[in-house]
Amino acid sequence: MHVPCTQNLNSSLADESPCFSEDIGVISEVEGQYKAQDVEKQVREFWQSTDAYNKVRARRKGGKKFYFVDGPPYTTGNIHMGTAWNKVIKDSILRYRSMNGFHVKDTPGWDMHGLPIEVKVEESFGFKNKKDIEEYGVAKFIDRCKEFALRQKDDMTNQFKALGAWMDWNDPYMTLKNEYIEAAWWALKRANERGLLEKGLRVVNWCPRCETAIADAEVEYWDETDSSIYVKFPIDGETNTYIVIWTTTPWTIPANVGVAVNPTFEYSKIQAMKDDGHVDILIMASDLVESVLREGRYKDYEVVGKLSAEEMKELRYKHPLVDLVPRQSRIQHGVYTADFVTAENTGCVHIAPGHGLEDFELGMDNQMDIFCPVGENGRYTDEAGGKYEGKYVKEADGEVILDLAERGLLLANGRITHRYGHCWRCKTPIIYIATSQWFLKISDLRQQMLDEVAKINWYPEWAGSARFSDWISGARDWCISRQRYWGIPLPIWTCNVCGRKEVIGTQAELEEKSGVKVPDLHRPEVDNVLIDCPCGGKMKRSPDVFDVWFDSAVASWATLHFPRVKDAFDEWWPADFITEGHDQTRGWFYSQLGASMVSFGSAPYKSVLMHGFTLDEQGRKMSKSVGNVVNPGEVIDKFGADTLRLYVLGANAPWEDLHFGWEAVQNVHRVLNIFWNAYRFPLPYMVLDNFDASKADLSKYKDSLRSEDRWILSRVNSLVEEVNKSMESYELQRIVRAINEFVLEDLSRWYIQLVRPRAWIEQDDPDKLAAYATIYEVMVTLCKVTAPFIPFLSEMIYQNLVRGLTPSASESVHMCDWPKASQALIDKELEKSMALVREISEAASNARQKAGRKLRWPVSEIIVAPAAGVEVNLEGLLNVLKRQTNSKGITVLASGEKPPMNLEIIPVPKAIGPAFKGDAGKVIGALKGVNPVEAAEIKEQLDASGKAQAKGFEITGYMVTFKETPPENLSSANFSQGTIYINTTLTPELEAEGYSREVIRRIQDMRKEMDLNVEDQIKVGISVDRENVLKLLQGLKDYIANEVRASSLDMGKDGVIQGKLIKEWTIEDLKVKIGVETA
RNA sequence: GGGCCCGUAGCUUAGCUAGGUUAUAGCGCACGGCUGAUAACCGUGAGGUCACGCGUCCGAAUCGCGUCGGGCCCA
Repeated sequence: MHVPCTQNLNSSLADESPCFSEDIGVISEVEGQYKAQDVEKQVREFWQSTDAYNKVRARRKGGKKFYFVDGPPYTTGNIHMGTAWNKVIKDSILRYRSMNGFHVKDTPGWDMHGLPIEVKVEESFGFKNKKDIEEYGVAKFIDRCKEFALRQKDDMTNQFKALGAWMDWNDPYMTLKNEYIEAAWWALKRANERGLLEKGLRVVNWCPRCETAIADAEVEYWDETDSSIYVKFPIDGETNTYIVIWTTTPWTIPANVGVAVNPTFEYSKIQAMKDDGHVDILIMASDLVESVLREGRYKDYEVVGKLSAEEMKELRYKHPLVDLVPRQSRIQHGVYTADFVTAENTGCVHIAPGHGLEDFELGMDNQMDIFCPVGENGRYTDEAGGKYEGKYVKEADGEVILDLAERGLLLANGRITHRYGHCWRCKTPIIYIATSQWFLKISDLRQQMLDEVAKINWYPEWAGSARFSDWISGARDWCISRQRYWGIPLPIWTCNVCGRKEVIGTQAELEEKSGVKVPDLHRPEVDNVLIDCPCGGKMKRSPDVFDVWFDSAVASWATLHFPRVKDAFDEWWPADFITEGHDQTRGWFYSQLGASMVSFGSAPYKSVLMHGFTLDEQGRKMSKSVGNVVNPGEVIDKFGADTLRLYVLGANAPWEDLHFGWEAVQNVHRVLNIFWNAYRFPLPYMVLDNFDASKADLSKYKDSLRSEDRWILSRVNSLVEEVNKSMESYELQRIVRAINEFVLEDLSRWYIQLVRPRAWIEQDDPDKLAAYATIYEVMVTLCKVTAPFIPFLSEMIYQNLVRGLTPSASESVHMCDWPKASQALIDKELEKSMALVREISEAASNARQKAGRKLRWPVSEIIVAPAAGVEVNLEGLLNVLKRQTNSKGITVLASGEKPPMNLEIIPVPKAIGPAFKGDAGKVIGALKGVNPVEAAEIKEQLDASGKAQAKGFEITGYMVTFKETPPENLSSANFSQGTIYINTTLTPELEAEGYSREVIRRIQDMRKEMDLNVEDQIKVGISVDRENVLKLLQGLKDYIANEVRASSLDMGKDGVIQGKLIKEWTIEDLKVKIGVETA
């Protein structure tokens, strides 16, 4: 006798190996409920002690290659529900591929450079700006960043492992490694060779605190209240005449060099008067005159002229602060046309090419002065003039406004709330400034990228064809330089004498060209490496680091250690599959494509599954401030990793957003509990019967299989097919639902209910053995099918059922080959018929409920009446139907046929009234009193002659209609193909069986209460207070004794009941006293 | 303001690509059943303007247009 597994576990936690590896040759009984914590702990220890992961991967070496590239999570220290979902999807797909024979590349990745970590480290030291870092020492600062990143990586690794994600955690790719840095360097070298690397003045998003350019993707928008001012620019050569502009950034006025107007608008010159008689001549878009004057509190106005956009271009104006900003006196200020000007505010747009994207482009096109009197720290430089120099621009707004007002050039001054960009890390409002940066000329590659995108398989299809293609169509040049410390240094060396530029591709190349060893490619060491220029000068590294998005962009070859290693690249690249959230459309999907296009001219991945976001139950973002954040760890603690996995995989289609709800998680846990119960149900019987490998061979029982056995075998093979099919399109939710449905409906609610009595057969009956072999086969297939999705529970079951019986079998379920759907075992007709049986059975329950007849009480007959035109084929399943409905017989009628019905006459007053006049009331009353037999006779007469005698009245067919109602002993219910009727007539035999089953149930209950083993014999005494029932029961005494394993059974009326446990029961209104004791 | 996706019962959700009887299921709720898987399980019932409006069509949850709300991305 084997010790139940869970008990063994509890008593031997200190044991080195889990209990299931010790039981060899036979399976173990399993007790208790599904305890995910125990199962998962045990399986983890098993995987650990057997080195299961490495064995699984080793087993597939030489198989067809499946190159997966992990989108590296940023090392924040904590995974969240979204990253958990992401890794669960990846793990499930990799496990599935592996079981299907693929040699999978499963290197996980970590994104470890960049501003987020720099900012965290700065915060820990209380640093305010770059000067603090320089004073602390760049080398030390970099060390802190590195330590920080590595620590966070370790924390997160453990969290991912807790999910059961099998990836190569011992050898992940890390963006901070030299060989990784080389992958980025090499890409830039390629870009340079292909003429796609360029340095130039550009307006960029700038964080004045971090003192660096930041990517569009790194700008966070939220509402801010700012100044909203209307400014009058004095027109040259005219007195008291102004062009009116509007802006929300007064601090950019000192850098103004022009005004833009829309080429299609009409502009007006108006004479505007104030209350105090003050008069101005103003120029603005004709459509906006009224609103601008309202802003400026003018009382009245008069149009004195109209100007086309072309005429506007003739105008020259004086800079409003020309006396404060010296350079402005040397700039010629004109008007330009631009399509981006909208009919809002004044229709004239202030242009500062040093402070705006569109301004810059317009400025470049029109040879304007790209004037940017603002430094990297967000403060005015000396170019802004003595009054402004050194002032922080966002704080200078007020001063600029005052200066404008003093000069009488401020038309209106208000406040506005609008969306404004902020640095994603430090939340400082960003500014736009023109700086010199390095760019990849991605915009040149747009069409090539679109062509590549079309070749990729996208799941769902629209992720590529619509979303990603749209994004690519607007692709702009990629600013890859950042003025920071913790990142991949730009490998660009330039000669300060001749200006020669060299881009270095590898560490070896750098060491060779510089003649020095460079053990770590990070700053600041690499900053000091000089290269001799052919001109005799020294080449020095450009001090910037890469945009951190470039790090992960090279992952597809960095994972393979390219360019350091070439073979792996040739063997694996490009990736077969990647999957990330839909925010990565503009992120990693894009950055990888861009980097790959400049490096190789083709896409780095062949298929992409775009998944959704995890939101809260109401569909809101999970955020700390709302307090609706749920961590994956919490879910694992409460319900286990398998539950979390199955939940996130099954909740919805991968590409839709997941609305996290605890109740739904609980529900998934319930499904797993039922799975567990289904798994453990046969174990005690199998153990009792010494079920071993010789008995597990299904082929031995071919002739003993019942139709329900063939059915469940068909179903489980159909399940394999369904899973395969859904996997092809990554419809993971369909897989989970198919599995759930199979476990719940087919296995637990149906097959196990059917098979149960066979498990109670005492001898080695082929009927029982066939059931064992069937359920064994089903469970073994099932645990393989579920292995990719719920790896722990599947392993647990596999270890007991398969390894328990056959120690030579694969050591882990994850080493097994994916089950092949056996066409020989699939019988769709049988599945259809069984579905019908289940429907009929449910309808029978319904009919029973209507009739108030409990399932314990047998019924004599069930009549199945298929609707007209419907064929019902229950061949071979009548016994199943009989058993499940507890009926003695099944009658299947021909299509359209019904059981004999009672006829009821329904008088038609409209026809009877005119015919019988005053007697009509009597006739109607009489017709209503007709009994079913008479009604049938009347109908016969009417059918024959159109007339009939009814209760002494002669009626015609128009005067009555007939309604068929089932006789009282038939209770009916509908199913999809027709109607069923149960015959509720009780006979003494049926009653006897009903009562005996009531008694049996209560004795079983008492056995349970006494905590008896299944095989224990008992002695029973029964006293019944009604003579007729006693007689009925006595007739079935042997049956009862057998069912409850009673070696002796005494029955009587008012007998004295003895036993260890005595209970009084009430069955309907019958009093029964039962005593039980062990024999 | 633009692009893409989503909106079906109190909650979560199937169906929508290829329009066709009475729109799916689970949770919760109410009632009932079962009891050798049992602190489990099963059945029945109530519960729906398929977000809203317009259109195409014999017929629309499904196709088209518009509006509203949510998500992601962009401006």
